Amino acid sequence: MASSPDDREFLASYDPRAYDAIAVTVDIVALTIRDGGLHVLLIRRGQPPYAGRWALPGGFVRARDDEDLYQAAVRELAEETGLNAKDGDLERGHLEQLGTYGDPGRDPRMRVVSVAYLAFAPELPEPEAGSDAAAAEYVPIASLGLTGASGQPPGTTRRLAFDHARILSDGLERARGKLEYTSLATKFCAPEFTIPELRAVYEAVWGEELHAGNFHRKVLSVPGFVEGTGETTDRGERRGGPKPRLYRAGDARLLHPALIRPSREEDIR
Amino acid sequence: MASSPDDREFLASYDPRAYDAIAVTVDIVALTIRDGGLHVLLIRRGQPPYAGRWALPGGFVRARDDEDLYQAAVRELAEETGLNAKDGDLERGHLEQLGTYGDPGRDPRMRVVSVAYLAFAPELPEPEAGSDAAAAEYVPIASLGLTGASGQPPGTTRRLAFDHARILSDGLERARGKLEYTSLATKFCAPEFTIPELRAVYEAVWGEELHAGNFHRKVLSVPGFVEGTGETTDRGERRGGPKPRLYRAGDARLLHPALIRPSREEDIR
DNA sequence: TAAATAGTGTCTTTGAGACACTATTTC
DNA sequence: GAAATAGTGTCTCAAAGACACTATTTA
Repeated sequence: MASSPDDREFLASYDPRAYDAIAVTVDIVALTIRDGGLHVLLIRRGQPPYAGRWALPGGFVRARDDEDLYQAAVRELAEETGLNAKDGDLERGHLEQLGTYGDPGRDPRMRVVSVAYLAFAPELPEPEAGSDAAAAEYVPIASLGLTGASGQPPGTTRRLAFDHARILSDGLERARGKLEYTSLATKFCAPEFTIPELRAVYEAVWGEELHAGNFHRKVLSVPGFVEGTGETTDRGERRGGPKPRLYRAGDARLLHPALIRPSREEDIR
Repeated sequence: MASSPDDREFLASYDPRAYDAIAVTVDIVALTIRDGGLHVLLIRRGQPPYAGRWALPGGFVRARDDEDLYQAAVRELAEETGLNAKDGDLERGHLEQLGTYGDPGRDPRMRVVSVAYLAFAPELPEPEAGSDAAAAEYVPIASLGLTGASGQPPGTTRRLAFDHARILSDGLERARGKLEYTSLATKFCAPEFTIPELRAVYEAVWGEELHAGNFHRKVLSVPGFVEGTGETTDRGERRGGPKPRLYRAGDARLLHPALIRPSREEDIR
């Protein structure tokens, strides 16, 4: 039989809650840069299933509270990171929907459909463990031995719970692509940053070294990407060279022309 | 209080089905080209709410049948279009997840989270009305007066049910972008097609005229986009000029270099 | 014959990347 | 002083777009 929207007419007499009950959760892939490397916020599970494993932070969408999916994600993120939300929107950082994962069996206990969100956050204080006692940590992406990621001795791999490795992989790929044609890299930075710091973001997310000179000129050539403050700084672990200039994020959301990754394996189909 | 994944531990004693019941549906934005214009598959609602309005085809995800979200979308699409699925995958056309819409109040009757899918389909026979008697039609995008779409006399606008105008808008924007850097335009075509036919796809989706000569050379310059058959054809409503050559889709999934839309309003922030 | 179209040639401009170079800072 | 880095200059090559042109077809 067809299951068109007209099935919705059944609702008066037929309540899908009773027969097709599905729980809806929100999971967050929260990325940040620490010590020059890309990290993801994970919590360690204390209870089965997957006890002892790392998992993405997340939780149920509360239908009773009339919160929409984005608000649920903001709430989860704020609880775990201290990233503040004002009027339901993030003050710093970036949060966007990543995708929805609903394979039967992805949670062994019941049917769960999870809406994943992707967050970019500037360096933040160590995450709060929250009201529950679960350990939350920023974990280096490199230590997770994901497919396609640069090496990690096999065996040392920490496997994530549920299908969270897949979700994280999708989030990383999304992040890598977004840096190409949007100005979101600045969301990983402090309000004022230097071009070398911005380059470090690209290098961390893309996992590739970039040519400093060409990167510098290119960033300045994109209209609205960054705007100079006129100041210089000597902060950071500098190892020689002149004081770099400080910039703020400009008003461009899309980069034109875009910054293309040097190596795109996909090019070769 | 926090709602971390550890809330899941509550499941043994606390069943969210009872308190946070959310229905999960799949809605499809199925695009195709007819008469040189972009069309979307819509059904006309016979019952309130939104009786008489057009809506995207879709339906509940059947948790009992252990179908995943993609399979649910394939099933809905096949029921409405006759687009065949084999081993749970489409034989022709393209289907990908678009996004998930879960605002409270988007369906006046109950809390519904809808996972939207985006489909590209070659020209197909008139849609079956399915086992339910709802009218299903390919409707010209231009007749829907969406924001950002090229003009339509106001008042003639046909408003879609629920938040489907928003979903359709997002789908169109996704489609326009995907044509830039993927070879998915060929999914709108017959197995063998001409370069002018392919150009017509781009023009219909982007809503812009393209320079025939430059487009032609550019398509042939992208490795793996199309491969020649050696044949020519005189089918189609031709108004002069030599018989165009026939091509098949190549094995490239990503286009390099990409075909960039001439006018991107977003460039100007 | 006139008009429309398929397909190609060519020129200009823009941008990406390689490389070189100067100036400034740390060790 | 040596080494590292910020920032700029310059050269080459690829590619996008404008324009022109030929050849082939329909009306």
